[in-house]
Amino acid sequence: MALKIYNTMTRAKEEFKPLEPGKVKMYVCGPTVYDYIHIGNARPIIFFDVVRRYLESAGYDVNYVVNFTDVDDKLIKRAAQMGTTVPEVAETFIGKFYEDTEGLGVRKATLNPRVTENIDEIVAFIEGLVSKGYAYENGGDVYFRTTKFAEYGKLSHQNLEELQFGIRVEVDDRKENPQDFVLWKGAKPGEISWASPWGEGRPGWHIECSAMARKYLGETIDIHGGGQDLQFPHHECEIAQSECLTGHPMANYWMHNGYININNEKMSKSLGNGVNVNQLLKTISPQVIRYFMLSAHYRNPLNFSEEAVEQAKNGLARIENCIANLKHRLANATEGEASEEIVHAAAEVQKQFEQKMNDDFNTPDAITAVFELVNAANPYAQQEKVTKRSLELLLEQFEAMDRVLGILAQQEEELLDEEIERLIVERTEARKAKQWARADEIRDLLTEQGILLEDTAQGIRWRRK
RNA sequence: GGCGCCAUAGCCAAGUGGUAAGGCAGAGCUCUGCAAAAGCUUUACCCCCAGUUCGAGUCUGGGUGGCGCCUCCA
Repeated sequence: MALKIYNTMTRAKEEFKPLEPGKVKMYVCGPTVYDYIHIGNARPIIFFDVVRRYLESAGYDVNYVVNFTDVDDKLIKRAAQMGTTVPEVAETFIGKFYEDTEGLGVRKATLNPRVTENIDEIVAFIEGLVSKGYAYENGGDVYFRTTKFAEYGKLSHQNLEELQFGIRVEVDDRKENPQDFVLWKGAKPGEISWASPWGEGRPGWHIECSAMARKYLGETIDIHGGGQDLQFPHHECEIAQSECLTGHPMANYWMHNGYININNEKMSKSLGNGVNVNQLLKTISPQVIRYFMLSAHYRNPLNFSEEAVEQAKNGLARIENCIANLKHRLANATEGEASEEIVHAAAEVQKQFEQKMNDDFNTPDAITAVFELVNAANPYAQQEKVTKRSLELLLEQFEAMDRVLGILAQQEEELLDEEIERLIVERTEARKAKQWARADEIRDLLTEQGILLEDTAQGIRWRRK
């Protein structure tokens, strides 16, 4: 079954057809590295990580580029605040970005290019636009001449005449038209800057993505993604720049994820309700965060709250218990073939999983497929006789889905220290002797240490709480 | 003013026009020495009003209530 992707450009689900068979070129707008990433940043990071993983599991060779904006107003401001330089601020928060995203189980992109490493390409890009008449210099700034690009607004379906300019941001009078946007900003005294044909300065925001997407992926790419707020103006401007320069469509599929709210409110600095990933990871496991993120469709809004985290935690626990149970039963499983019902169930679940992921990456339904496997596995694991092969098949199926979702912790074979081991043995003895008080005492003792004991028909099982 | 999005059980969340998935929480039961885990059972007039249709959560129109973007916020 074919993969369908909702394309913001056409506002419809379209069958995915890569430019080159078997290969995907994907560009997602990365963070401006002036602070720790917050939970809102984490949504596209996690979601597009899943997109990338799914495409790879479907056999595609994915070239996945995520940029770092390592010079802009916010970095300049932050450097001044911290009494340091822009490159140092960038270096610090790029480090934090890697730390946090790794903590979230996000695989590194194929490439993370930085603006400051691509100034030559950016300058050349702007020069190309100037020479074609799509851009003009004024007072050390260079602007894109929006009126020259008739298709401006095609992504966000905005009409140039209808847009209200200057509502949020004051219009610079160096612009020919208020809708023009800056490609190159002349440096103010003391600001970090690079030489250019228009004097010392630095790139505008939009141009970097156009230049880097082109340099690293080509004039047309398969998928371009980001948060829905980037739709306008950022991606609109990227399209204008790139398509005016190259004459080719910038991307074939435009994907935008929805916002995260905090307790049903927009996350904003003025409300002071931002949630740092770095902080969050101290109390919540990466798997719970990923499960939470993927529990709603990526284009829908998602509300972050304590209750939501609690529900994610409990839901995930059901899956984890199931897997632990399967592993526990391996010890006394019999040889022989996998049972027919299990083979069938696993195949059905895999089919369901693919169907849902193929439907514009419907991760909530993909998670449902995981639960369907749980619902097949649990009763099986409690049968008197189980075959090793069946259990392995179930575990393999969980792993296959998790290679895409990344919601299950890598459970390493963990050894208990001798003291705990001894207590478990002692409790078993006590139970044999029907000394329930002593047995319960020991169980409570272990619980205090985070070891949960479960007596099953197939022996004692323990797990960490 | 323009362009859009959303509304499904206590909560979260899917849903190609054909009697409403899944998860969490709650209740009852089974298993268990007691628990835990697991299993079984149980919970929906799909925001409102019209319309199209044999049939509407799904399509159309109109409301109501949330929300986003409109030049550097994912």
